[in-house]
Amino acid sequence: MTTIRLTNTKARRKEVFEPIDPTKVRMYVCGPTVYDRAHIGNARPVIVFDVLYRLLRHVYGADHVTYVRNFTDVDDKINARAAEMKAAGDTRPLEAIIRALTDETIGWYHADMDALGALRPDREPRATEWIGAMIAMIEDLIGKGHAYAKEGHVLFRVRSYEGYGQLSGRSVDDMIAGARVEVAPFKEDPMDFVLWKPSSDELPGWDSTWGRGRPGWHIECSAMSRELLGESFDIHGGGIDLQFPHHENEIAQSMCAHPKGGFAKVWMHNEMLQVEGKKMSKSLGNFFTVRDLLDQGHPGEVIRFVYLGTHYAKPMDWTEEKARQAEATLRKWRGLVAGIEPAPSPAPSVIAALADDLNTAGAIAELHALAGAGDTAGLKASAALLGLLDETMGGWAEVRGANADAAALIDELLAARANARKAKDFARADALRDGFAAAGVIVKDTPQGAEWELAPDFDPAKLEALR
RNA sequence: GGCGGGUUGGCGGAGAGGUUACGCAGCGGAUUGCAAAUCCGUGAAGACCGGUUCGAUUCCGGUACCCGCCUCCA
Repeated sequence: MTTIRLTNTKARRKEVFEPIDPTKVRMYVCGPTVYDRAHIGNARPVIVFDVLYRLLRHVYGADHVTYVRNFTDVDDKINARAAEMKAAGDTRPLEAIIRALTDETIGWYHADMDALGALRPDREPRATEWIGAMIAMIEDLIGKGHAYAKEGHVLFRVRSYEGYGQLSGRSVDDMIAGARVEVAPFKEDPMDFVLWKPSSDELPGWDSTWGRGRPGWHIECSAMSRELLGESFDIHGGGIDLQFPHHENEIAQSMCAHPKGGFAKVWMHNEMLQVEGKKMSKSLGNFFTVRDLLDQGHPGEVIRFVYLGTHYAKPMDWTEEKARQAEATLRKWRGLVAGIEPAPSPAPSVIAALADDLNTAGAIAELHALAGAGDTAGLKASAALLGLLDETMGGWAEVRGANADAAALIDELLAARANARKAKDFARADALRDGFAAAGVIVKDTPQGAEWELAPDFDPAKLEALR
């Protein structure tokens, strides 16, 4: 069996991956808060962990891997966005607006991530559907002395968990020292974080022994991973920005609620994304959603290829130049594998690269080697492990067919050009050549004669003008 | 201030203590009436300063610069 090595953020080193149960490999990745379109930074963990999911399925069998990614659909930002909509004239009750907003956003998320070639996780729990489990977990934590209720809030007693700070490498005292920590009056300690908070009448809320309220962000992932994957599972992933406080808090909650479970065995964090060398931000004007890039004409497969060109643990830069190169490479490869039956399994070199801490850039180099060696069947099978060159994603690279009239005209003009060349009327021949290019007809001269295909900007009127 | 990541050839970007990364661009050649496409070949690197070593871009330390987190922004 393939040996997979992964960098475990918690251990701060690369480790051999040994699933708790090889017949039931379990992975949890933090999903989006659904109040707006996913931006291109949100897409990075989706693509990274999609490749890991594919690799795990390849190594352990598709039926032996469970991938869970949540939707956070109860959150202050969602409430704020819904309030904006109401202020802008939406007459529905706030809860109805919120439901419509989160439903629509989830639909967008699915469409956008599908376009990037990401497989849907096995389970995509919505936080609002697991409130009961969250309340039960909070009650359990209170019962064990790790949490306390005060003024309608429930807070986690950070000092009660001695391992707090281990994942992110911080001590509680350091954190307090440097810190702009909100010291709410109901907190015993400044570091304590919210498990449950009160909700106003018009905002979404659930009844509990602490009054009507809603869960804090961190408890969602602890409760849902417990319900769907158990008290211990193999991999927990997410962006490095979530390492603290979100993942640290998840660990504290889960380890205190289920001391024997161990929670996630391996923690993986992807580094962040920049745009043209700068942090993506609305003020710099370099803020893009995935949908923006798709609408600009960047095919999802091209976006995916750009992301896979940089190792997940390194900062990645999105640039137009990279997109251009990725598109050219994929177009070339798609030409090579068109109509080819993929090999029964991916090339060992590609598997080896991915098994070495998800070295996607190395895997792409191996794909180049396969393409160079003419192993198109191997290329196709291996690219599939990266979610590339899939039949269903290739629409963008397909050459547009010409209708019969246009095809006949192109053939006629090509014949005219051949005659002009034969007659050494190079002015006429070159005029036709330039005309084809301007009309969006790509002509390739081969020893067997001229071949042609249509570019995306094919213009029949310009072609007609060449007569 | 605390914690963490990064710095590789013109550009992007990997691995490995000693032997070609790879891709794009460039250059040379084949092919072509000239091109395009294609094919063949090729130069070019390791932020800076020390240390360990027979030998370091690869290990260790320091410096500079960049980035992230410490604020429920992936």
